[in-house]
Amino acid sequence: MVGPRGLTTVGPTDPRHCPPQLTALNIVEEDTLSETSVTALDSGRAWETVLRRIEGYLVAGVLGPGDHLPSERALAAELGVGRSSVREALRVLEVLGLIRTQTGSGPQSGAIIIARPSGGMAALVRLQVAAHGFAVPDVVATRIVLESAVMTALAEASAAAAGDAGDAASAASGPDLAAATELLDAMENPAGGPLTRDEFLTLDQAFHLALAVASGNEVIASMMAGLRDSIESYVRVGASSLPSWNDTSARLEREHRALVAAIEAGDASLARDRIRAHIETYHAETKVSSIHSPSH
Amino acid sequence: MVGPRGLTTVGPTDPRHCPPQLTALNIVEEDTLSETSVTALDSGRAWETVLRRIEGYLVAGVLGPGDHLPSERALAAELGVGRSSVREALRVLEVLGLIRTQTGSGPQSGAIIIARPSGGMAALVRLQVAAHGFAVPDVVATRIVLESAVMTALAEASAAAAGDAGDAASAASGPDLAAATELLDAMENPAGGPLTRDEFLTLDQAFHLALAVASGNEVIASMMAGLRDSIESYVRVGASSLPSWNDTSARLEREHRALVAAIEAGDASLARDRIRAHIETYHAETKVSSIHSPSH
DNA sequence: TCTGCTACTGTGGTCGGACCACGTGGTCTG
DNA sequence: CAGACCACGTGGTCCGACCACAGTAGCAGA
Repeated sequence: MVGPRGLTTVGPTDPRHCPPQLTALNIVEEDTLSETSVTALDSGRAWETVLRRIEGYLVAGVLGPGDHLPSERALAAELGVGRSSVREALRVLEVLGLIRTQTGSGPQSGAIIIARPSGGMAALVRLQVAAHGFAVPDVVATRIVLESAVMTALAEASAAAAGDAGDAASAASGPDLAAATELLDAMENPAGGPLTRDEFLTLDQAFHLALAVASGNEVIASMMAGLRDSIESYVRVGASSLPSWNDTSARLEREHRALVAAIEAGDASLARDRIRAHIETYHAETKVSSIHSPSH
Repeated sequence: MVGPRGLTTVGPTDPRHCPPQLTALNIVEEDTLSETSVTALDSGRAWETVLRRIEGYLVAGVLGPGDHLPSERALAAELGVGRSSVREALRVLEVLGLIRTQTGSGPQSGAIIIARPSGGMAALVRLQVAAHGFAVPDVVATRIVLESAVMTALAEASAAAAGDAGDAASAASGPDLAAATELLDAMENPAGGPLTRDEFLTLDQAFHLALAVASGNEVIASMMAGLRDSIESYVRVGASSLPSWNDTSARLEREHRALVAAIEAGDASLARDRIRAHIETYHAETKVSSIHSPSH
């Protein structure tokens, strides 16, 4: 019932055992592994060992965003596993959006830790949709739930700021919607002529993401982005489906302005209704649900 | 950026090179698959090619839950890449919860597609938390958002069913809370003596998951489970922190019953308030936020 | 004939080596 | 001193080999 077999069942094992340093750990592998308090947990596959070790480094604070991971060869030697196993673990971390790899030498080369959740989230949701693990309507519904929460948070923050108007003029200006409104301006008055459909969708995505970021919850923001991207990747292949893209984009712009207005007015309920209608009509138009129609 | 391997022919993506093995899978042609992905078809990395191919199979319906993937060696030969690259792609799919691998031979061996999102979600969130990409309070807040949505859906469904009482007695019984209540019974009257802390937490997790599943949204359910598991894995290592686990578990049981009562009463607002309090107090007690205190 | 054991086959898991393309940085040459 | 140059280390990839495992076919014995 729980999980297949992966690292889902158990957690990060024990983070407190983490070694003091990355280097100088060239001891024999057996020693390090068997001495860790958790013995019952069969380390099983070698790549899981690598994954746990790196997670241990992260939890212990030995590694953080911006830091370089040890080289694949060094990691392999340190853990007593083959480079292939190390690479499998790094591949996972890369897809999950934790690291970025680059060839060559110098400060930008190697595997660098970059906590960037949105990419991994999008990949996860997209593949789950492809494998029929997620139904598209459920994905859309979840996106509505999350964006509604964002709207609520923003509108309430705005209302609270308006209420405290006479209090402190410093941080009482409500949520920071500057980034979002700038994107709106860019959508309405594009610098380089009329926007293509893809360009518009990119800005649209950025707008929604900006609102989520403004609400202050990174988790919701990246989940939102992941949900949207996963669907979007299927929408865009169906490309020229809409009869009149100009009309649609104009309507979307109008709805975006209305969203911001509802937020600034501090009307959480209105903002929720508008974001729900915004998302629902969009997905109704592009009717993505026809993805899995053939042969299944 | 072009050839990962200089010597071998023109490239791995040469359509002509695909040997006619994998009978059922050759239905999908090259062009059909390569166009489906979001990124450019080239993409350089061999393992991405494998990933896209498998995703193409999934989207096209050639592969579905329960099906076997081609063997690693066959996949490598089909795509003209090395087995290492295939393995990296499969590793990603495994962590993302799309496939389950097993050694040996027979119907259960090999890589089998199982769309089980919760595992991948948990791994993603957990690692992002470890890498400081996610803040624990945000994770908790997001969980509250999602579970609140579940409560709302369940309560409203229950209320609607009560309203239609005189109508059809067949499916008008509201959401199916049988699984959830059974878990509650198991928690209060454990078969094998008093529950350990881990056993209780497992049942608790299953209860919350059962509610989410009952609400009918798999996406929310797996995200919820992932968020909870990711935090839980850190909570459990801090193990014996609570002064009186008996009191806590008794309180949690009471709150669980109250949740179900609110749902069955059709009181969405009350259910939301209760789930929020339930989650907040739990996390306040276990104070997981002390994870990243040292050395950062 | 039926039963039980034993090889065989194919799977994923892992390892080590080899090579490539790429950049950096120190070194050699003009 | 300046510019070209090459060694070095990185990730990316492929290959061949071996292992453990689990079915299965086939053989040997009762």
